[in-house]
Amino acid sequence: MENMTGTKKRIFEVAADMFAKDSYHAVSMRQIANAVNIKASSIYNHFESKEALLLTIYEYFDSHMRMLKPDLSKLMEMVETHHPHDVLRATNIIYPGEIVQTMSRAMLITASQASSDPRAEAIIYRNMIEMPGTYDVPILNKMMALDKIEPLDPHDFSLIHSGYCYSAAVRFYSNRSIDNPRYLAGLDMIFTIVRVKEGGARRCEKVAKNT
Amino acid sequence: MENMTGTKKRIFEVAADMFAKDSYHAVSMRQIANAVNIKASSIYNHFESKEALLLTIYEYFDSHMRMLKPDLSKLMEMVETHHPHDVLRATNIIYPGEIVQTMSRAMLITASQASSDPRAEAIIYRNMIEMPGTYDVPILNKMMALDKIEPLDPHDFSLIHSGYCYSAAVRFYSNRSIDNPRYLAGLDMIFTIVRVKEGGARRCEKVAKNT
DNA sequence: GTCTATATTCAGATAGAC
DNA sequence: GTCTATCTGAATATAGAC
Repeated sequence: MENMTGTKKRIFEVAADMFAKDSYHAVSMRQIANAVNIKASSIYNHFESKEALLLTIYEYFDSHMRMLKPDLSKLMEMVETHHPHDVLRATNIIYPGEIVQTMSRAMLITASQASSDPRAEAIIYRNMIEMPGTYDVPILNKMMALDKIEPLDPHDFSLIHSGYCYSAAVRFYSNRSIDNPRYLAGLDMIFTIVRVKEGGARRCEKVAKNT
Repeated sequence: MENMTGTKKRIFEVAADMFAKDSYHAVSMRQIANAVNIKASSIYNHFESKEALLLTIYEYFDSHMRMLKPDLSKLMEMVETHHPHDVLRATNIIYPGEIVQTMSRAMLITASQASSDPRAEAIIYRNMIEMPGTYDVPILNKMMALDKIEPLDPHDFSLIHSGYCYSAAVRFYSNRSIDNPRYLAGLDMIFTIVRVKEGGARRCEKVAKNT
């Protein structure tokens, strides 16, 4: 993904902001241009079309998700040495501060296009539904194989886990958003579905606290 | 809510279908009219404006949610006599077969307008976030007071519960939707967060299975 | 790279015949 | 209650001066 600068970047950021607040179709090139303090026709020096702008936003979200996703092999190693709930916590993707706002907007825009645009649908499915499963399922399976946790259906768990993250990301982007401590508390409560066996020297119910 | 019939109902149903597949702004009155096999100007005999059509869809979702929501006082009584997980299951709102499609569409349309239209935002907040809490919180508090379950934060639980229902409703309305058995299995897995104490004496770990 | 001017298309909506 | 015809404004996008 190219690194944008100057006017092009400003157009991109403003468009992402406005598309997230309204919808893609509700925001015109003129409105974007006004917010950037240029004329609408000048946008076409930076983006071929309105749709090209939208695709750039999809791509921004998708490429950053690829970069930020954790290393599965490391998580699989963690299963052997760390507390099960800590391994699950480590699957959480955290957006760096500089990009957290733009990423949230790009995610919301892509999600809101998912029902009408197959390209957006594919990106949302891959990053928000399929990807959590590619971590939760093998990790939980390994934990069960090592007899570290009580048996459970890893796919059902992944559905809950991804649904929680998805809804937290989507709902109330602008108003009444869930604050981070509460979000993390909810995640931890979800992890209590995974019941840790008191194997070897372990004691159940005593979960390391690092909130 | 008035009962629509004839052409008005057909316009309403077609518009809900098209607004759900694309977005409100992406669908024109002409496109709706074509699908109904009338001319665009004829729609205005039934709905004052495009926005009036949208508001009717909001109202459809909101009014049916009011009608379908369970009776809290009965659920509170159930707490004394029924298994805690069964009480939680009874908070689930089920759309009757005749309206399930239109309700899903109306919910999705309202949700997708929530970030740009305060009227939609209020309806989504009330029905999808606040309402689950108005059941989960007092029910769980009463269960704890009666020493039926292990202590937990009812607000965090409600956040997980509502987030799961919300994401299941919103994501993949058209493609790759979650099938009902899997949805219910996920709900039951969420309820395992609520740890049931056994009778007067207590044994942790043994939860009644009635799936 | 930004501007003015403009082409083209299509949106929501209305008037009035039937 | 549906139609034809039309209004008005706004959308995306392009051409060409500077």
